[in-house]
Amino acid sequence: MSKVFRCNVMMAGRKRKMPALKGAATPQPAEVSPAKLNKKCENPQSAETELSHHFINNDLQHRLEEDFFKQPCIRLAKAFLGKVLVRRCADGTELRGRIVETEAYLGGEDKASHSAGGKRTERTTAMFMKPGTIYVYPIYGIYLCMNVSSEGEGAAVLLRSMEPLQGQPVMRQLRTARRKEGARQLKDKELCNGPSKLCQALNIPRCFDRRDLASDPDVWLEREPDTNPAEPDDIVSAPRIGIESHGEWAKKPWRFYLRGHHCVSVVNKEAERQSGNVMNNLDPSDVQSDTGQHKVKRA
DNA sequence: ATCGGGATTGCCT
DNA sequence: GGCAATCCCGATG
Repeated sequence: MSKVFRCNVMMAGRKRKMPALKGAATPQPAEVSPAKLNKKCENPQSAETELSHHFINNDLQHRLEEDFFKQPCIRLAKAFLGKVLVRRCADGTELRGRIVETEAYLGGEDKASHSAGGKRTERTTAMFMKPGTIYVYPIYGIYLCMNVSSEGEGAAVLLRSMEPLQGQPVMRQLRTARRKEGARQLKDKELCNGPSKLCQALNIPRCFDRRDLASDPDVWLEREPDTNPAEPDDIVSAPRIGIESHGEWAKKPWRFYLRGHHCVSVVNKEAERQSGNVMNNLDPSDVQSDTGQHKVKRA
């Protein structure tokens, strides 16, 4: 991890102004009921939608918009690293986390992708929608995973882990709700270090499926001010997790995480030894869209 | 109508 | 590190 990045990590969470709006100022995490938050989908047409738009337009100037998501899947998966995912709950509470781990699912040839072979079903529809569209799907009957569609037919990026930046007490409540009573308190780094944990901690419900991360009032992505994008040496590429049954495609090193970050869900030491090997990261769409010169870099 | 599998997690040994 | 929990979705008949 570069010095620049570490520095920014240290400054995380400072000077976050809460909106001076009715019901939104000084949220009281202890009073938030996870059950209530989870109960139902928030209505984008509600009055508070306008309030949050007001907030976004006047206080936040770092929201990432349409163009950010419009890049090839692997590039986007890496570009997500270091960006901040924000969730504005119904009561105005804002939860923030820095994304530290992602996976790319290309669709088409990528057999491990839900959209492999262009398979378009009710479930995978979001993967084929415009870049920036959120794809939320249930897994193992009990959990959810959140993806964001990228450029490329059926391609999407799975968000796997985050470093909690703001609203940790609420996140802890949301995460603790389903755990055994009397279990030890979760450490901060355990709040979002896994794709389904991330959804729980940020209160991402299934009905966020097909929403637009570039324009939704309740969830969005931010670039931290004065922060440089993660450099190649800061990014570890490793095989994706949980797809062993897909043979060949399970070996593609399309999981990306910030080297040395304590919130990464699974560290892969072997992959880290092959640090910064650009050959591992080639995206078919990247190859297609450039001259091929960088293919021999660091051979 | 039924069936099999799954981009995970938490608790247990 | 093993493994149960738990149910939606899509494929099949």
